[in-house]
Amino acid sequence: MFIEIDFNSDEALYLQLRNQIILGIATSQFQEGDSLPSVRQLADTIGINMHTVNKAYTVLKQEGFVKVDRRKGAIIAIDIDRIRTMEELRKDLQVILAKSSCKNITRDEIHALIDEIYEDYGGLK
Amino acid sequence: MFIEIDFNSDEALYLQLRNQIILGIATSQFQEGDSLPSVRQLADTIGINMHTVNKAYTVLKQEGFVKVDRRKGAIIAIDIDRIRTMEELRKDLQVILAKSSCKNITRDEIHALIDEIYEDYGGLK
DNA sequence: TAAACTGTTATAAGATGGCTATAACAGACA
DNA sequence: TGTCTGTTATAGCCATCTTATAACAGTTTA
Repeated sequence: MFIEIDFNSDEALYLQLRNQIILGIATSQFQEGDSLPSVRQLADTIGINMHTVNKAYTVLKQEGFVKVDRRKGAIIAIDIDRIRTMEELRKDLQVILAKSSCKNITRDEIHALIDEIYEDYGGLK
Repeated sequence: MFIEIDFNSDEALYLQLRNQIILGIATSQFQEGDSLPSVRQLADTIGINMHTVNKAYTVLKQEGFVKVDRRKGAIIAIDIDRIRTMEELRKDLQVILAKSSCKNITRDEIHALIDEIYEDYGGLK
């Protein structure tokens, strides 16, 4: 499992961790039913506090990416809430597209970039 | 000028303000050379502190959306730093696409949603 | 010239969030 | 029993967000 944390980034540690795990799930590095490392173990590996990892797991649970089992720890379990996902997606994209449009990035370039990302991460479903 | 601030949102006020102004630029509500309201005036209109508006303007300046003139206040002036913009765009999209992919949103649906947003905001260049 | 407006800067204070540290608890398992 | 889970509580430190008050220098207008 490859987790890379940038301690110089202004993005919160627990959010970096969350994003990397989501990327891991999307690229099938983690699959439905797989366990994530225990909070203590992962914290030790990365070199951060246990509670920071715990916070990332809690967020992933709230967002429907994992379920937590007292026996097996955090387990990948996707909860597909399609409506909520689409609403969030729409809001996120609005800001991004507005920013891009201001900077003269065209609609076609956006489409192309998306295809590029899908090809880079061949694992994306 | 329509600025809507959600005081219950967990997004910082100055970021909400920044996003709405960027959306305004993208939809040609503001055009190159137009002035934004003065920090004091806009703060008064919205009902927030002057410094919060000032912070939004400062961020917009750093990100290359406005320039500040002591005489005319904040003026829309897009600085097109194509490389930097594309790098940021790529990072933002990676996270969004990974999240969507986990939730079974397909590549085609992403493309369709983008076109939808472009049509909703007819003004997008 | 004087008044009213710009952005800018400084300082302070309160609230919230991020991160760490230490500690303890209940349940699962060998 | 000892060791591993997640969970909870408390505390402290630091950075960020927001507000408040105040002042300064330059610009515009009456």
